[in-house]
Amino acid sequence: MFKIATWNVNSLKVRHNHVLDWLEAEKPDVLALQETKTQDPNFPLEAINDAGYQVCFAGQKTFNGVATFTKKPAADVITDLPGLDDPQRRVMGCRVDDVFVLNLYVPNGSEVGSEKYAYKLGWLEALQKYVNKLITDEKHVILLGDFNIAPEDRDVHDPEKWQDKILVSEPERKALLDLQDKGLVDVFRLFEQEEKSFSWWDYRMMGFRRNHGLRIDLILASQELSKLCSASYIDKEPRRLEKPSDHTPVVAEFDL
DNA sequence: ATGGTGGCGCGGCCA
Repeated sequence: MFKIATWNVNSLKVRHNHVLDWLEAEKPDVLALQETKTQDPNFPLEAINDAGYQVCFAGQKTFNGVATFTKKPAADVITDLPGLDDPQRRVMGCRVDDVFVLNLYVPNGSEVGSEKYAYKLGWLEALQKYVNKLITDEKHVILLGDFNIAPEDRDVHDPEKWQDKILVSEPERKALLDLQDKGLVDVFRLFEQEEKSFSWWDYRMMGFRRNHGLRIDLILASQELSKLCSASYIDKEPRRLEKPSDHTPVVAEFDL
């Protein structure tokens, strides 16, 4: 079994113990983190190694930052989308056995029509080009991370209120659909799920307690690999802890 | 109601 998970931790420094506890309890083969907000010299490498994991990381001060924990060694690490000159650390790609794992922190976009929104759409275009190449070159591909896009209305607690807003707007959803058209499968939807299953809840207005959330953390698997997916679920437990991240882990298991 | 909460880092941005 190959178990892989994604989690936007919103500061690895603050969530350090949550992450180590979760690793010990769940023992994934791969864990992809986003928003580590940790500069590389400060990365808690030793504690993660002691937990039995190797780790690739690309961080920056204050914002963004991604890290991929693996039980087995990772090869062919990339930290940028080809053709996109971007100082923001949002990409960590590596190969684990014959699966290429692309850990992504897709830009939030701030507001539809803003400069950050344009940056998000441009970023997704560069991603699309790169995924074309990956799909051709690699045996198996997994894209996972904080996509900052809720794929469908059932992934939104209040679709009417969110209509045409950031994380939900048609151009964003179209960009995600274009990725899926390349044969990438949102594996969470291969299985029966509770209605109103979300992976992120705003800290404000008791978002979690009222289940006012969105499903924006996704695991997309290439066609052949998706057929080997045996389970996918959202683990809400870490969101119940004290001082939680606003996101919770999303998991997928494969018969590999 | 254009708020609310949390992280970073110490004023204001970002989510």
